[in-house]
Parts: sequence; C-alpha cells; structure tokens
Amino acid sequence: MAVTERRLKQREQQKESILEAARSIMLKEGWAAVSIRKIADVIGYSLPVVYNHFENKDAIMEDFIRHGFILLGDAALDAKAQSAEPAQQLKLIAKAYYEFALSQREYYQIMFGLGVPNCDRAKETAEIGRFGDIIISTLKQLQGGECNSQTILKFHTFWSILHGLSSINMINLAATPDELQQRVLQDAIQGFIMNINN
Amino acid sequence: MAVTERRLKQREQQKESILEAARSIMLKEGWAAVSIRKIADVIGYSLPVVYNHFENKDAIMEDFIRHGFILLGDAALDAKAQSAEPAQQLKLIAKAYYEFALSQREYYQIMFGLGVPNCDRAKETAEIGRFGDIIISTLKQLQGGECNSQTILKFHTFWSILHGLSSINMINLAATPDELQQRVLQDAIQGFIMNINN
DNA sequence: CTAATTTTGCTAACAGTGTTAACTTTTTAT
DNA sequence: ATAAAAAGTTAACACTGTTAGCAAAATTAG
Repeated sequence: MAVTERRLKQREQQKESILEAARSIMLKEGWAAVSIRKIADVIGYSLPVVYNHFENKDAIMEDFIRHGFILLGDAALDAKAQSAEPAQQLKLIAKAYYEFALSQREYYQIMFGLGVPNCDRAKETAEIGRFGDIIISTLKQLQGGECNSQTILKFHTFWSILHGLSSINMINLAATPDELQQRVLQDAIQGFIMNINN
Repeated sequence: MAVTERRLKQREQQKESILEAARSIMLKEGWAAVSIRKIADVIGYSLPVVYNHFENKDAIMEDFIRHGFILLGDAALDAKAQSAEPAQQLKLIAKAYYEFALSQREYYQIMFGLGVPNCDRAKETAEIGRFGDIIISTLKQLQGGECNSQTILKFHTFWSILHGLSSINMINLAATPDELQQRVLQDAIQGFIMNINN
C-alpha cells in the first residue's frame, strides 16, 4: 500500500513545518518567545498536533541543539576543507567556530546555555560526536596519525578555548573590538598548536 | 522619628528573606523552579509583596548574578591571598574559579547562561568589575606594574580560558576525570603566564 | 456502495506562570 | 478620635505547557 508511505511523508512534512515555525520564531524573538501555541498558529493546526511529533517542548529544543551541532559541524568541515595542512586547518576551524557563535547567537545559546538541566543524554548525541570527530581527526594528523589518550584531552582543551573566547565575548559584547578579539583567538590557537606535542 | 528607620529595617529584612527564599528554592530545584508564588509562600506573605521589592522576576535574577560575582570575587581574593607571587596567585585563582563553577553550578549557570537577554547593562555592574579588577591587578603585577592596553586583553584571555574549561566540563560532565581536568587547566594557565609578555 | 475502524484534528480544560488593579486592614500623625 | 498613609490581600488578566475527551475525516473491509 502506497497510502501508508504517503502518510508517513505527510507526517514528516508536518514535523518539518513545526520545526521551521519554531525556528523562525526563535530567530525573530529568541527561544524564550517560542510557545507551542504560536507554533500551532503558524502551521495552521491546533495545539495538540504539535504533541503528535514532540513529547514536550524540551524535545523541540533538543532537536534544535542537534541541528545547531550539525550547522557547527558543517562550518567546521567547510573551514577544514580550505587547507590541507592540519595546523592551518585548526586555525580556520577556530575562526569558523567563533563566527558561528557570534552570528548564530540564538543557536549557540540554546546549545550551551542553561538549557542543559541535568547533564542529560541530550548532550551525548551523534551530532555532538560528529563535531568532535572532525576536530579530533585534525588533531590526530597534527600529532602524526596515532590517537593516544592525550588526544581527547587536547580536543577538550581546544574546544574550551573556542567556547571560552566566544561566550565571554558574547557576554562582554562591544567591550573589545571584534578584530582584536579575533587576534586574541588566533594567538591562543597558535599557542595551543605549538604545545600540541608537549 | 525612629519609626521610619525601623520601617526601613523591616523592609530590608523582608527583601533579604525574599532573596533567601529564592536562593533556597534555586539550590534545591534549580532556577527554573523559582516562582514568585513559591517565594511568597515561603516568606509567609501574599504574592504582590514581592513586587514591592523587585520590579519583576528578572530583577531577582540580576540580584543573584550580582551575588554570584561577589561570591566568585571573594573566592578569587581568598585564593590570591594564599601567595605573594603573582604567577602563583593566578594559578590559585584559576583553581578557585574552576571549583566555584563546579560546586556552585546553579549560580554559575545563571551568571553565564542564556539569562543574558540582550547584552544588557546587567552585565556591567560593579560586582563584575570588582571580579575583573582582582585579576587585572594581579596581571599588572606580573607585567611589572604598568597597565598597558594589552592588560585588559590579557584579562579577557585569562577569563576565557577559565570559563571555557569550566563550562565545557560542566556540559561534558564525567567525560573526563576531575583530576585530569585540573591538570589541563593548570597547563593552560602555565602557558598563559609564560606568554604574558609576548 | 455501505459499514466499521482507524487515523486525525479539534475544543475545552487543568495546573501552572508573571504581573497588576482594586480593595481592606493596619499603622502612623494630627 | 480622626484623617492620611502605608502595608497587605484578594481576584483577576493574559499567558504558559500539557492532556483528556470528543468530532470529523479518511481508510479499510464486507
């Protein structure tokens, strides 16, 4: 029966339209302004329809977190592709990360904000792993191919530098000109790279 | 008239009891569970009384953010006092910062979470400045007393390292043993100090 | 083509939330 | 004692997330 197939397709489209509605509200008014009723209003269905696709509002947010990490991973991949040299790749990834954080504030904030209630499994999704793998593979190349136990720690450090500079800059916005901040970031990454084989 | 003085004192006590109630709820159930009604219930007054002291719920949060930075500043001061050598002071401050972030999760999350709606002036309070000054003064000593334009940038970098490692660790909890994480932090600070006069 | 069944969507409600207006009680000052 | 001011209360408004119960539509079976 092709009918169930069509049904599934329609269901999928409906789900997608829910996410699209939520995304447009979020980008316009912030995540706090996203409500199930507004979503239902935008997609032209009544309120409980949303619950056919998402168990609760948090589930929608988790979807956004996943999507955010896909976008971030894509940005990292694009950056990495612009060079063949691992060290240079890391610098490009750093730049891309910083730009993602500042240009996609809403995404970045729900990805790293207090949205995480209890270090739940939402943070250990495949998408977060993909992002990590992109960077870890680059680190491996820089270290000469082998993946010792230090590599994961180095990744941790690299990510911390990126997140720290990005988020402190988001909080202290306009305190430091963007150009200077970019230099600070590149300096920090340079130091990180030089110290990669300590 | 001593009567108005007594009144002011009672008002102040009432305000303090509101904050105390909010704090106890927050530490037990998280900031999201704090509601005006619960606060009113705990302090034994009706709901609008809270609005005699705080314009809205965000004002209560801002008070917590200020308080959080006082606690963080105190922790930094205590750490700094344990040594007379600036370089060692920075390491101790770093350790204290990390410990504050992990032990006072609720505070740290509202201080740096998505609680910041629009980079409002809430972030440029005296308390945040005090925390910054504690570290900047240490950096100045390390650089030989003068406060050039790089100092503020160095502070920015130092803070970013602390925040990055702390918050990434909060998100990826249990991914890396605490002891290792502490070593990574100290390594990063060591590198920062060695590079202080670049 | 009709009848039964499943799917789909709706209305309405519950239990909360922040916030404010209007009223009552208590306290103070004359 | 009485008028003025302060303090506190109840009750409502406009939202929120979430769910139960019912109506309509689409699909399947006879």
